[in-house]
Amino acid sequence: MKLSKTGMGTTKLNNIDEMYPGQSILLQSGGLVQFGAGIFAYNNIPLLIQRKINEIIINTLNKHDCIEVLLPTLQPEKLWKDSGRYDTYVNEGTMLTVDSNKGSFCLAPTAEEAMLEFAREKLKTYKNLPATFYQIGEKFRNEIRTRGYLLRGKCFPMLDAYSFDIDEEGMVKSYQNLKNAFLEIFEQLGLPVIPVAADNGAIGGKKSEEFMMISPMGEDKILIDQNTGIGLNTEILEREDYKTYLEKEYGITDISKLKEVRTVELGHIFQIGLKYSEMMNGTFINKDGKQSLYYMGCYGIGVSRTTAILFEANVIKDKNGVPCGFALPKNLAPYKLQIVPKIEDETKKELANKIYNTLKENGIESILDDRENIQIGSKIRDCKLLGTPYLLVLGDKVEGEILEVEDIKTGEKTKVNIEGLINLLK
RNA sequence: CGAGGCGUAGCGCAGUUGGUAGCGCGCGUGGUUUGGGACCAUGAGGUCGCAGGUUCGAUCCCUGUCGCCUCGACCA
Repeated sequence: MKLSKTGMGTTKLNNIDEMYPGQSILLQSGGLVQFGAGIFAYNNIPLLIQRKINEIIINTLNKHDCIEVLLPTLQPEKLWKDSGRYDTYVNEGTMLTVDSNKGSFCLAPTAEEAMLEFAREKLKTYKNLPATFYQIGEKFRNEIRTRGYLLRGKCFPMLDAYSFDIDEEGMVKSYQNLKNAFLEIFEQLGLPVIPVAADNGAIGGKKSEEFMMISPMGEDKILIDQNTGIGLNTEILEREDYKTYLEKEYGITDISKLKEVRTVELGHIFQIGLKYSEMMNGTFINKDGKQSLYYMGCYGIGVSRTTAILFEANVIKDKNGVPCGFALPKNLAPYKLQIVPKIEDETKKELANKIYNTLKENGIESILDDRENIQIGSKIRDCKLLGTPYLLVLGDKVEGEILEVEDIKTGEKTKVNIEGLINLLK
């Protein structure tokens, strides 16, 4: 990417939001553009990071034998009336509806109904089960109150997966499979999450767990056993049977020993059981040739929220401890390197182009800072706004083709030739 | 919806005890600079969120309204 064409850069940061510094920087530097409360546009770099997250989710779920599909976001209202959730979601104002002279529709806030409708046509016998379908798609929720920029928006991409099994035992197995997949996904993203006991809320079902990352930006509080790592969302204490439930499912007997911490919920998984199958007559033919109801599980990851947290988690600070940009992890950064040549020096400019092209030929995307009339110091600073993990300055100090690459996160500098650079960035 | 706060140039902010506006950054042009946000000169850019009211006159005072942010109920 050639920087002069993006309109990004040369931003002096001021008054950074202390609570969400990363997203505040993205807004000031043009990475995000706000259109309204909880409604945002993505510029190139956040978009590509989000796409990378999608890629990791897809690869991991595929590895765990899940099948990717895509359901419509615009759904006939009948679907929601049949399941009985129309009133709940519309009355509390969460679900947006579209009325036209050709019928009434819902903008899907989640897709249990649609997925059951979809699966019913495909999973007709026990021979098709167990099966897990998933999609990554835009969801719409007219949140009563949005919060933390991308952390709680009105429209956002979400991964939602749904498992179908012949019995409860199978459902628990599928649930465990997805739980493992989720843990692998967050591990690849470098985001430490803890699965904790949670309330099922409007989704329903008997058991659920949330994937929580400890962070002051979060809106949830969990209680966690620091020795075992087992925890629970404090909202579960509102359940009447919480004592027996926690003891039976998690072996937690004394909550007074647990430590309370604030967390962000990045994912949530549910054992739903028969709820939607019963309401919508979701059945398959069992071994005995009889109609039998699916046991369902459902599983979600907030993709935009994860994107936001990924930026927040990789914020870097200047000498004075003030947030000044990002150093994105090498395996996730869409652009690995920013090349800053001394633009008046034809030799350096040529060298920069050569490196840029060579990297491209090797499948490594970088940012070539080809902007004219901007001081080299400014460009070096801009690198941090763009989040590239490495910086290469081609100025007077460079002799021949011995390059000095800087690791933005550590500040460490390494001398390499072009071959070495390719190996470093790969 | 309950409680608080804020809407003034692309971004971040001043300001006018009522006489229609400034600063920093960014942007254009000319020049001097050039390895961790240089400087000089010059220019473009605002019906001060919107609508009423008070007034000779409102960006400022009053009323209403819309938008945005934070805390609560809801959730990935």
